[in-house]
Amino acid sequence: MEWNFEAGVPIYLQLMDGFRQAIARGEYPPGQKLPAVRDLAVEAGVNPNTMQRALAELEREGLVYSMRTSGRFVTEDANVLETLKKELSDACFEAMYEKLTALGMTEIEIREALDRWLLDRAGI
Amino acid sequence: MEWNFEAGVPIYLQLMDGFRQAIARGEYPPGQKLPAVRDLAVEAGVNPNTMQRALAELEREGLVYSMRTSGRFVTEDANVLETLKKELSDACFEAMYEKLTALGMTEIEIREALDRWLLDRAGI
Amino acid sequence: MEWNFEAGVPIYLQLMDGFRQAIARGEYPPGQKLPAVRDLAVEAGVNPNTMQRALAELEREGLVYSMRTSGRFVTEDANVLETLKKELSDACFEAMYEKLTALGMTEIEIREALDRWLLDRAGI
Amino acid sequence: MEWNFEAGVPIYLQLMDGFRQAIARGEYPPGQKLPAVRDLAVEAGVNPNTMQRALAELEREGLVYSMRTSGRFVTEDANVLETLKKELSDACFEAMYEKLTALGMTEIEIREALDRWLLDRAGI
DNA sequence: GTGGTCTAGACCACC
DNA sequence: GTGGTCTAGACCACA
Repeated sequence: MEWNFEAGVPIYLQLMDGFRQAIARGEYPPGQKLPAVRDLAVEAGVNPNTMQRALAELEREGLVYSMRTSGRFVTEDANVLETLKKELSDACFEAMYEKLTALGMTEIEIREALDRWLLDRAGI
Repeated sequence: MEWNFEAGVPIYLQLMDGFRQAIARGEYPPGQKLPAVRDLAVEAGVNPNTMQRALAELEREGLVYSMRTSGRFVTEDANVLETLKKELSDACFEAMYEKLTALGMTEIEIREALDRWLLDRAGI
Repeated sequence: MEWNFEAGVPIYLQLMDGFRQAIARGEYPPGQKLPAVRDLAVEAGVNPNTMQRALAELEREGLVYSMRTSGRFVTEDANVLETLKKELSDACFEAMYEKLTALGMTEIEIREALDRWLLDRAGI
Repeated sequence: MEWNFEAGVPIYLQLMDGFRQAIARGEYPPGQKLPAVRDLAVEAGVNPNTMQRALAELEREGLVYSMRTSGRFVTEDANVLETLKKELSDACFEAMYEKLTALGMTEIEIREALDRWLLDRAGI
């Protein structure tokens, strides 16, 4: 993973986002042990506290769990992972939708354009 | 229009993009006279030459045309405007698609998720 | 006729050229009486002497003739007029030919391109 | 190449024309590296920006391409070069044709005169 | 050293 | 006043 933070949004949120995508992508498979917080922190070039916070929040979300002495692991709960994927893709769709409405397109126009685009894509 | 440029990408390109969206959005309706280059430049906080370049390139694309002494106008060619909208929305779709594939989703999964999301949205 | 002299080449030559073309074009038909030298001079914005010289040279070429008391006339000699046309068109051809050879085309290439162009033109 | 610009027509256009002819003439063979923009600019006695613009527009036309750090090169696309030659010669023919029609010659007369001239030339 | 971009300020033609 | 062009000089990214 390569980190590349943008200004204006809290780093721990960006870290969480990165992990969410890595997990959804399967880069960190279910049950996989994560590196130590300190290692992750130096790799990302952030303060260990910041990394700790990101992971703690992810734990709150149920995406990772920690076994007191042996480290942190990606959840094996298929349900949670499914939900994660859904949330990420939905966010993507929302972003697209918002952009297009900001562009002046109505809902109907968007659906038509989307259908057209999917057909074109299938045609390619 | 409010301008705030991001570093790393040429300003004149960002200007062009802004105008493309404004025109697609209908903020500048077909046939509408644009403010003078110099005025647009001060409004955007850029050098008149930079604004001039952006508008000249938009003219090459057929989105605007200029009459030497009376100003610059948005094209009235419905065809061009239609193409513009299509290109902008397609770019949006492409971006979404790329993001989701980068997230590890296959084409089929994307379509399913998209259908689901559209249904949910209709349900709301 | 409108005069528009370019620097570097004697004005009386430019005047002669203008008359040659006007006569070839039929703007001054055969036998037509020309305006008085003085009038022509003021119209062209040149010194009467310069205009006089141009006309005298044209007379030497046989393109115009003067009847002592009644003025100057365009020749009625069909032969001379024919030659004039030929000379003008030939000059045009030479100019074209020279330009194209300067562009690196061989005689054969020029002929081929010319044939192609004539065909295209006929096709239009 | 020697530059001497005529007033009234934008320098960058004249520069473009010069390069077009030089390339068509083979003075800059396909794949040839062009001198640096700044060098070309001083050689032509124009501002680097003006030269840059000329070359950028030629790049848009596909006649040259630039590799960010290593320089600018003449295209190696034989098709483009062929088209260039055709366009230049056609422009030449058009100019000739227009001149002769302005001289009062009909299309048929022009063709006859042209044939005659070509025969004469072959006879020489 | 390369191409590319940007700014600042000037001039021109047109009406 | 409009768009368009040109100059002068600067900075950047890249390798």
